[in-house]
Amino acid sequence: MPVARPETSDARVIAHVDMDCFYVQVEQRKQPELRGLPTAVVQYNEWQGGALIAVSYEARSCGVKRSMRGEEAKAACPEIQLVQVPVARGKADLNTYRSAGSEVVSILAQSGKCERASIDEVYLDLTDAAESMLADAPPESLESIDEEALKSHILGMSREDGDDFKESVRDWICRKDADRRDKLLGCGIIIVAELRKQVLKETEFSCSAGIAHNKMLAKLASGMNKPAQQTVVPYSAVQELLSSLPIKKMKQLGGKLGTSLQTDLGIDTVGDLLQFSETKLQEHYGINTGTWLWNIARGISGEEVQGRLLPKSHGSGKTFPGPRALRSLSNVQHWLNQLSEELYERLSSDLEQNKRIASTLTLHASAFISKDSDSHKKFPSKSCPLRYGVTKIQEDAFNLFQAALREYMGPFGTKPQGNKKETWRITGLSVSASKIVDIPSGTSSIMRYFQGQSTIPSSSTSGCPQEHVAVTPSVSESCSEQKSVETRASIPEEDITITYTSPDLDNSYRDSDIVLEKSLFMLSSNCCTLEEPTVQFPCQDASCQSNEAKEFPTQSGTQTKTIGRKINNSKEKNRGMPSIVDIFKNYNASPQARQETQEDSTVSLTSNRGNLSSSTSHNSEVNQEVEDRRDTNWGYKVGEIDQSVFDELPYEIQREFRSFLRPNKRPNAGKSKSGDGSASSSIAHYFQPLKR
DNA sequence: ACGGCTTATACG
DNA sequence: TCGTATAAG
Repeated sequence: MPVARPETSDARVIAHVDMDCFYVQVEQRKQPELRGLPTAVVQYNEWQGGALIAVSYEARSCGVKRSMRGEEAKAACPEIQLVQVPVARGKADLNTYRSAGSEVVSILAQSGKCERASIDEVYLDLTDAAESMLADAPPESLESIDEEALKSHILGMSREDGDDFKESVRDWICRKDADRRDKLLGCGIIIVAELRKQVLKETEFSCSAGIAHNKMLAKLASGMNKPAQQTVVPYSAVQELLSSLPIKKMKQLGGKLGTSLQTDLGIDTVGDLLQFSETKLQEHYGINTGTWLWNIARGISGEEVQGRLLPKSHGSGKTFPGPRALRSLSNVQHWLNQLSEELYERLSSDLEQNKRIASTLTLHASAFISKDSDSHKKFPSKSCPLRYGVTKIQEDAFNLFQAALREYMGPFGTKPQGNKKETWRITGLSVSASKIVDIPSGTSSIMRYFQGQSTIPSSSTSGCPQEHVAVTPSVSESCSEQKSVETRASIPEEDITITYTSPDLDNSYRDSDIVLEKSLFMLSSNCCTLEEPTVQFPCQDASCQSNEAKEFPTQSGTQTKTIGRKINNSKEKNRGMPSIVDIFKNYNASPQARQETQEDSTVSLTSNRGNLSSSTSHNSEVNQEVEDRRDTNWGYKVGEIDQSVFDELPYEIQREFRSFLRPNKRPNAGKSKSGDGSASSSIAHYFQPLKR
């Protein structure tokens, strides 16, 4: 549900940039002969020509619509060119579009705070840039105004044809006696026109944009004149724009809330909404949504541009409609393996390119129960700490699935071939990774090394992180994981790992030291083909132990131990052991927050990872001789940390941590700013608060 | 039984 | 915190 935010500054300059039929443009850039032709991007060509997910404007004028099937599109527009979405691992692969989107973001991020709103949309806060421009080189001082800027649509301005309107636009932009807000928007027009030209030049993609005083209005405007045009909403035009606007056109009101407004309150346009008092709206929709509604009716929206260039989560999913629904555990496992592979590949790139690690793995599925009964019950989602490594993710995802399945089935058994006719069917699966945190900059030597050669020029004024674009390829050193005793035989032993070798800091243009070792990438696909499930996988979740102990015997020796005081518990589900990423987060937090956390939850880090994942518990003897400084800075007692928490980290990071915890093998601790090639030399940087 | 597939956000 | 619901493109 939407929520109201106080308006921070009434004269912000906000732009929303929206790529025109983006996937089509990506394909047309790849195949220039398609340019100018009616084109659509389609996925899964087998059933009725596949479903359209992007349609060029030429095709739209033939009456082709998104949400047509390929065959309908052919009927409507016989000469339409249908391009298929790439497929990998048996599912649609959107990576080419994602990286094309990143190209755009890295250009748009140069002029101000930038928020990646989706794969093909960004918001920009251009307030600072516009203010500087107004101070240093206001439009009226310019000898000529950009042609692209002159093509802008300015709401509220009459737009007679001819070249007259460009004169009107020029006058509007340069008007000396204009409101300050209008002047700022005038600067915004010029800046955005420039940015759009730059995007076109550097990526060959066209886009449209809206320029206004807040995100809501900018978004509204960007869609008003497409493709390849920009639209401005001066303050004075807001009321007229909104008064007749159908309520469902507003962002957030396209769904049930909008419908409720219409049917329950008789509101059809944003103008109608003005009649309702704030308290009235709050009575119907709650305090937050009520206030939000009251505000947007007046064009007020304080939502800030987030300054985030990268996604906050990664997911990989697939649906199995109707007859294709999955009906065996082994088939589910097969698909989870495919999805997990893709997810891991993307996590690896994220680590390489952006130095981020994800800490939570979540499984979603949708299901029904054959032969009716409760057919439409929701399949529960489950999550667990994310451990890096393909097979780890595959294994954890499958365990999560089984735990969820047991919960879903409840009274029915989970046995697919029980006597009952009531058995499950899986119609959708997805795995996702979230809670992604930056590895603090300047921490590990390897990261520092990369920063030396791959950061992009930063012209950013605000504290918004820049995206690291390209990273050089690398030298390999293979590494196979030591598997836990409990690991089942049917799981391949090898993982894709990121391996580490000592970087040579002197040669900044040398090949780097990280490589994705895809040694037995393919192996995992035949590990679980169409066969019967040979083994019922054990599950370590507490909840498993209740019902199906026979079918899913509990692992022995993996009981949860928590010896710390004050765990915020109630549930014996146990969170005794903080994830290693919690420790990162602690260091990303303010010193104060860190302090509190420390007091609140001093816990012992014992073996066992908590929930569903399977890992060995090695109660290694830990080093008690660590320096005070490390103890106090960390917020956790170093001596009590079980080494197995590091299992969830990428290997090169584990290695740094381990050497940090073994001072004897750390000849040159701490201060050595210039890398000496030793992995441990820079680990102390982990423990310095992140500067904003 | 579906348009697929992703991502984000708010709520309890 | 986790899991669910809603929304968007």
